Amino acid sequence: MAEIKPRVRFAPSPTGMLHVGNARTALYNWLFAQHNGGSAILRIEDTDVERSEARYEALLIEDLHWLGLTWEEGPQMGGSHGPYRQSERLGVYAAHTDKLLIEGKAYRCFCTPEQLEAERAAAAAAHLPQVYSGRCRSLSMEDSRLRVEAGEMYAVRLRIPEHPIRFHDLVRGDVEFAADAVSDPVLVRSSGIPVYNYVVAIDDALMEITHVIRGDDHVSNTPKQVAIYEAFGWKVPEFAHLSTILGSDRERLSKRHGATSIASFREMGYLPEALMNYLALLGWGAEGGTRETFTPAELVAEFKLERVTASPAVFDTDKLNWLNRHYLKLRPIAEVAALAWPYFEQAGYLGLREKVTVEIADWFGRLVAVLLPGIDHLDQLPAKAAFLFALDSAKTNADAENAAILASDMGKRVIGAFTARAMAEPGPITAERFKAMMNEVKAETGAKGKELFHPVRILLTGAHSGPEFDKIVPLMED
RNA sequence: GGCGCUAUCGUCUAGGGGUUAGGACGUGAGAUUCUCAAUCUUAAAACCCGGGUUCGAUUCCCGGUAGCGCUACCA
Repeated sequence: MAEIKPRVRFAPSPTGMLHVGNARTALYNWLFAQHNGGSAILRIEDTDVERSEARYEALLIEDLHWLGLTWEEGPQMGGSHGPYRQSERLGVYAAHTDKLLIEGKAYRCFCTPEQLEAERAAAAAAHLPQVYSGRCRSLSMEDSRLRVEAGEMYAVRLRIPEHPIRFHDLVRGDVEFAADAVSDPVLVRSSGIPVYNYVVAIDDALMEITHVIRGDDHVSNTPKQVAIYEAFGWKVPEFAHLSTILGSDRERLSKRHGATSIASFREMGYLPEALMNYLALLGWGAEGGTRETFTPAELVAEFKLERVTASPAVFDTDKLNWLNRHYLKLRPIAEVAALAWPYFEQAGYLGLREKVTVEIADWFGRLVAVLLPGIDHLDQLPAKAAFLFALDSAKTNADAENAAILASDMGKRVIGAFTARAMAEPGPITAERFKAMMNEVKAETGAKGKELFHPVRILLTGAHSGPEFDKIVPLMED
């Protein structure tokens, strides 16, 4: 028998920007599908009308594309199991609810929110699990019909089996929930809108999802979903629950922790392959455990769900930075320069890239190459190049260390000797000429090492540290 | 409160009944460079606690503790 090709789905809610947690879930889904020759589908979970916004859908898709993730079926390209927006599937859900009601697998619940709240409070006080009492469970079909006709509001609940519910989790093993820990869940609100746990199970089944890979905040929901599968007689899929990504304070990662959206990393000038590599490493380790850098193709080849860690991981920007530097070095400098240009444009240092001569483009490439080792991400580049575009002598002198070097006897002598030579011969200062000048200054003043270079460096760049002089000077001349 | 999940250097992880517990980021030191960065070398740094099983447990089992998640007619 031929192996069934796995089908996975990535199902974001369009309620905000794609953040690292969701992106990592999407990545693991994608890697799993790619590794196993299966397919990935994108489904938009927009049943929460209050919070969902259409614009976020486009943004989410843009970020996913930027990261390099692809899928076979989804809202824009369609597919054989559509539609792929839950808001367009309401009719499907209603039909399924009718079926459950007729078969007696679900029932109408007329309990009021006040009643339910009181029961929860009582259960908490008695140190008991907070579950639904099942008051409406045994209402006869006839009673139920009469009350509906009388205009009473009702929700639809699923009749949960009396036995414990267990399911298999690819990253956690077997998970079991005792029967009395899970009570009849609401499927459809009194407003007529179905709840998330219900539609997700219907969609996953109808879309023939074989592996549900998602965040571990859904572990507790899973027994309810399994019960829904069973009520319909559907095959329960494999589950894989991914641990939460935490901030450095071990709290769930959020805006408080700084940049968390994929878009913000893109804007800061991180490379997609660096982010993909980092996210992959956050909760997964390759066999052997000695490799850290993986191209997307290598990740696909190595990725196995069984090797995903069950424990939560703390997001570490330092390691992301290290990976980004790694991939920045790997990219051809012309590519990096092209990516870097907009940051200089924004800083007002350079004009539109389209209008630029070959010479300037070449010069810019060399500039980026010189500055690259000193940065973590591209948006830090203009500040490093500020000495070329906007040398601010007041700011330079304001720095106590700079001022001290400039004010020292030797500093003054070095600068005097240097400027005298620069003025004496107005022609361009090439790397060779600069070297010669420095040698003469050295001979005249007797300064050497830091003593010699620091004053000149401050004079020319406004800072006593920076990239190597022989690389900088030609750039300044050009 | 209930239920569930998790627990190896500061962080991400490898490993697994007997190991000098491995790698990476970060940190310290050294080399190199005019400086910083990069680079190279190097050092420090971990099996949550208590029981059990066993000749032997960091590894297996149980309990505790801690962290996280869920506990909604949110997703």
